[in-house]
Amino acid sequence: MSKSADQHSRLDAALPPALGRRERKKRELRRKIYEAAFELFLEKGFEETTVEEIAERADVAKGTVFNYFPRKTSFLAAVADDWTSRLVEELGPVEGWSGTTREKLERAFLFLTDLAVQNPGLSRLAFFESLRHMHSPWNEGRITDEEPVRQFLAISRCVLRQGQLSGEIRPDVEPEHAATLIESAFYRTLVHWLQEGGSVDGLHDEISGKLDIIFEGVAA
Amino acid sequence: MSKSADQHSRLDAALPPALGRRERKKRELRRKIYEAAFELFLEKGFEETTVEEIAERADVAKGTVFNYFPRKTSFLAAVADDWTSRLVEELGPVEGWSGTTREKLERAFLFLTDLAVQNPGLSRLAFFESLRHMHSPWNEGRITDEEPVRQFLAISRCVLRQGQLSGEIRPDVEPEHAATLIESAFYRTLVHWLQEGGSVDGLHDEISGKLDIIFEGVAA
DNA sequence: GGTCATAATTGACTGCGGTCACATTCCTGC
DNA sequence: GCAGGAATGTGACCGCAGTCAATTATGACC
Repeated sequence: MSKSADQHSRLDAALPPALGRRERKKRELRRKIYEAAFELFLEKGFEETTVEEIAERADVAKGTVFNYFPRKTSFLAAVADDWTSRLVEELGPVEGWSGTTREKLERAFLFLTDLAVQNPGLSRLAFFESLRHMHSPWNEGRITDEEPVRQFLAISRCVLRQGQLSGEIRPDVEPEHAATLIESAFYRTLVHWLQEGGSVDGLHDEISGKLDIIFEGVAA
Repeated sequence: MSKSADQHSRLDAALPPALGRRERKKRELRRKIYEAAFELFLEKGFEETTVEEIAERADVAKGTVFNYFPRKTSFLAAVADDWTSRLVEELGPVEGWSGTTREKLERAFLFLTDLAVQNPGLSRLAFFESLRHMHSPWNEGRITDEEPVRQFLAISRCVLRQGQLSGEIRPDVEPEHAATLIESAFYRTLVHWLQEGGSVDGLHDEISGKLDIIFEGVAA
């Protein structure tokens, strides 16, 4: 998809790619549509918002919306994507994090749950949908820029690998298994909390309890 | 089909409810629609099958289909439900299972993965949908009989409680956390396998590896 | 500046999921 | 066996997600 459009005159070729007008406009428009969509979702709910309305508010035709978000649910997948991106932006690249393995994982979890807690309604939608679409082939479409990647899984994986190198994690543990285990536990807990409600402390406790199990095991 | 005349008089009314003709027909029709639907899903896929076609094959009107399955996706939720029911039917009530906690869990997992392996395409659909609808309020509709319950979660919970009583599981472990942890790990693994494909052995290994982690922990 | 290929936009159109007001069937009590 | 009420069946109808052929903007190249 990314046809690396940095065909600018070779005079300043060495400098940052400095996206051409076309690419820039594409991104701006994408953002405009995205924002229009979520304004509406928050105002009247996801199901109740029609793509027509999104198009109208973003001042484009309906077809254009589908150029950028090939399914209505693509908007929701984009949220989860946003969050994991924000996590990396605000906390920096995982490789640089300090502390024990456990601390690093907890840091990531806390960051994400805070985002969820700040906007439970939207999070519920987004996480529910993302859970469903995550591995599904539905998201391929016309334009779609960067593939929504499961950055959080990547984070767990990376943290665990580091932990294994530093000797905190047993060497015979398959880091991939542990990473997906943690990830699925986190999603499940968060989704359940978003669905059923409950105190924020309860959410933190549950996540913490599950990390305990993953670190220490349940066997007597 | 077999309307064996048991429209008994009220003389033996105290005995088992012995559903009247109406109730019996309701169940028969529900089954007929269900079967028509899955014949079609298997022939041409879920998305490609229209409710109109299901109605046609079951020889009822479209509206009737929606009486029994208020959403098209209700069919899929029904599958997952079937499976957990079959598990209980074929392996008996969990309370009676013998073996270690670990063995019991593995037995349940194997049973379910076998069902999934037998029909990966349908399983993928069904599990995705069940994942989505599980806690959702969408399934209430006109007629809908028994609520789809997360029997598998119930099984994990029960097995773990037993294990705690028998001393196999540490007493300070919150069984609810462990149960949902196991359940989410299982679903995630199965869904991922259904999506990405791979060998059946690989699937078993991954589940087994995750159980190892849950039992023994990852900490050095 | 002009030409041309390609990327992006548009909105009329389609097909299908889901609803609903009405028809039909079944059960109950007399 | 017959009224009448409740449960169930029916299909015309509707709204919306998603498509696509036609149209317009963009930038590469001369």
